[in-house]
Amino acid sequence: MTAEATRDAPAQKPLRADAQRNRDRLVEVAAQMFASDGVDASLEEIAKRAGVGIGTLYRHFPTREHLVEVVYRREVEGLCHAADELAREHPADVALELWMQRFVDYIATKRGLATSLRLLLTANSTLFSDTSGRVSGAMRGLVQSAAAAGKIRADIDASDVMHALGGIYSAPNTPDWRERSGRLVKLLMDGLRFGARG
Amino acid sequence: MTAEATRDAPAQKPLRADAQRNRDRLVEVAAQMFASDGVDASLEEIAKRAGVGIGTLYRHFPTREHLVEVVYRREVEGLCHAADELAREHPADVALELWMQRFVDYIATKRGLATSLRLLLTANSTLFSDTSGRVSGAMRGLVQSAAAAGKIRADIDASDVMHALGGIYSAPNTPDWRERSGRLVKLLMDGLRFGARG
DNA sequence: TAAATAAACGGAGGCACCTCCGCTTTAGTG
DNA sequence: CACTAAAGCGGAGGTGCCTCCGTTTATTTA
Repeated sequence: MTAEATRDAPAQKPLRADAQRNRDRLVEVAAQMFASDGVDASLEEIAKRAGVGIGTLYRHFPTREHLVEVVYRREVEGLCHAADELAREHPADVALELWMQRFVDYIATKRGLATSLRLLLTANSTLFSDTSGRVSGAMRGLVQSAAAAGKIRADIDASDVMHALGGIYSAPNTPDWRERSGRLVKLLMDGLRFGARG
Repeated sequence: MTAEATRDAPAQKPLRADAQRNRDRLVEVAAQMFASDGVDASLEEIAKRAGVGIGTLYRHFPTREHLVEVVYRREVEGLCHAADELAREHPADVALELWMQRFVDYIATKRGLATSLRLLLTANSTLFSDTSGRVSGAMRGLVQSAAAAGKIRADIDASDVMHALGGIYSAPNTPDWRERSGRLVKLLMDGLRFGARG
């Protein structure tokens, strides 16, 4: 509840303009660095690239985990937001497929972070239920619209699709993982479209 | 199987005499430091107190976790060994009580290490099953002897006792935790002795 | 016992973490 | 606009981590 922990103050006093600016930049840069270097990316490097001192980083995010959590929440937010946007700009089935591809990208990012993220999700179970709820909610919307529009078969629901996608998590960490996951999504879509009444 | 990972080579080539000596000292010192300062104790300090260079420590234990694991295994070993010893030197019910008190000490040590240890036990499930198996095995021996000798009631088995002790783990982390746990053990023993035929 | 060699040692050096506090900037007030 | 308190900034510095490699030592062989 009262999400928005990412951008504005959740319920606390609003940050000063410069502070907010710096904070946003830090999260932005951290997201990139975590994605490319893993969660062990150097915090000093993040601060430097964000154009702030290391002290500023630590004031906003007292521990690495705080920063990781905010970045993670922000990405989940983005993923859910993308669902709405795609739904607006594309036919329902295409939106679903595009979203699933994006979901794969998202998971790919997470793979490097596995251990640290697992720790976080264990230690902070709210984080887990929050985010997994939001993600599956977004997906449910897409599946239902596509089914309602007759673009995909109606005898299947979002949790089935989610389950199918779940395989991606557990797939081995081979170099061709990305391609395979992409193919899996296409395959899944074919299955979904087959027997649609539209 | 082929335990003894603590002292001698488990199955590999025997260490050179000096190496073995240093390794033993490191484990010894690390056990003390971990107990007093938590698992985040400085490795350089451990090396120093053991009278070796930091390089030596890292050669034997490439990561902090390796060292923690060895120390942990060693302590479990000690706990199980104590069971035999106590059984030899005391009447069965006294042995059981003393052992449980020692078990409390052992848990007390672990409290500081909670998070790190949880990580270890999650990541390395063999470690968990190994050690918890050994500990409950040791306790089972004590309970059975005491029951067979008629020193405690016979209508209860080791897993019941273990379960009762389990409460210690989950007890809140108050300052008087130690005393309370000690009392819990006594209470438990009274319950066990009550109705013994001896 | 002496020489040869494989194993082990140790600590300097480079990097990252994180705290602390004097300096700078903002937002509010008259 | 000028002033000020409060908020925010940043980076020096102390500490720990870990690698690398020249030196030392135990063991083997002759």
